[in-house]
Amino acid sequence: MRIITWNINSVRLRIPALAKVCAILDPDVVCLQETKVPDDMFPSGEITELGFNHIIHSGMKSYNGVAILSKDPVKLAKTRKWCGKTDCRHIAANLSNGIELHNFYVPAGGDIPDRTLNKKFDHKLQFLSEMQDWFFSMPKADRILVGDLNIAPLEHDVWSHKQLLKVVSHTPIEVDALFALQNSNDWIDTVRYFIPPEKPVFTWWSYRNRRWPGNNRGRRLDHIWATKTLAPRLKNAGVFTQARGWEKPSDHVPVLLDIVS
DNA sequence: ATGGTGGAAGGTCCA
Repeated sequence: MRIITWNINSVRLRIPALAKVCAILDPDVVCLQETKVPDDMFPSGEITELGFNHIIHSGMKSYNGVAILSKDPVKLAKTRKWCGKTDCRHIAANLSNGIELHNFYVPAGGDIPDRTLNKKFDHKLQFLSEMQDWFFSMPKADRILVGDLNIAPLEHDVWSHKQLLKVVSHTPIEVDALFALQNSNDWIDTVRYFIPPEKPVFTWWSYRNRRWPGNNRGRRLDHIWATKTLAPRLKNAGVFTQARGWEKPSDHVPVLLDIVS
């Protein structure tokens, strides 16, 4: 089974790119973030035409929004209210092979990496803390957690560790929060399970760098984690970098995991 | 130090 996660930055604008991604990667399950569409306007028809007969989504006007597209049946799994808001940053499904799949869009956190000065940064840290507590309180199960976590934890998850230490997405306080979440529920960072930590891996390049790849100033913000119980079934993980160079690209590219279903 | 671009909107807000 192949699972991909992609911050698509408007699902309605990106249908042609989604079709191309699916034609090349042939995923069984697609997790999207930043769909930017209310539920009653979700383009289900066009996505069913791509072979996904089972679609669940949680969206709102203009911002955020998550979706899971699947070729096999899925059942909506439990979510919760995060940080007292209803801002469409999480959706979960039970897959037909018994895996519980969680798709997250973690708050970006604004520009100032200080939770007393910046409400958005506080929201991000609070969200991560709630994720940690929530998963810690659950009984053990075979789980996969994907999404735009908006944190690049390792030195070679950013183009310059030194220059990004004070930039939101790579500050020690966020990285510590992400590692705490990772360790509390025995998650494996599947991309780094297959790609050694000294090799740079990026999934996002700002639109403000005029040409891609240019100087390759990227960050690895998008992740696929699996519980350690799934380790024997992990086959391959990677990043579909080329999508950043297409016409009308998202600023993020798909990340994929192959797992024995 | 600043601003650079893109998306949803049809104001600006958000990334």
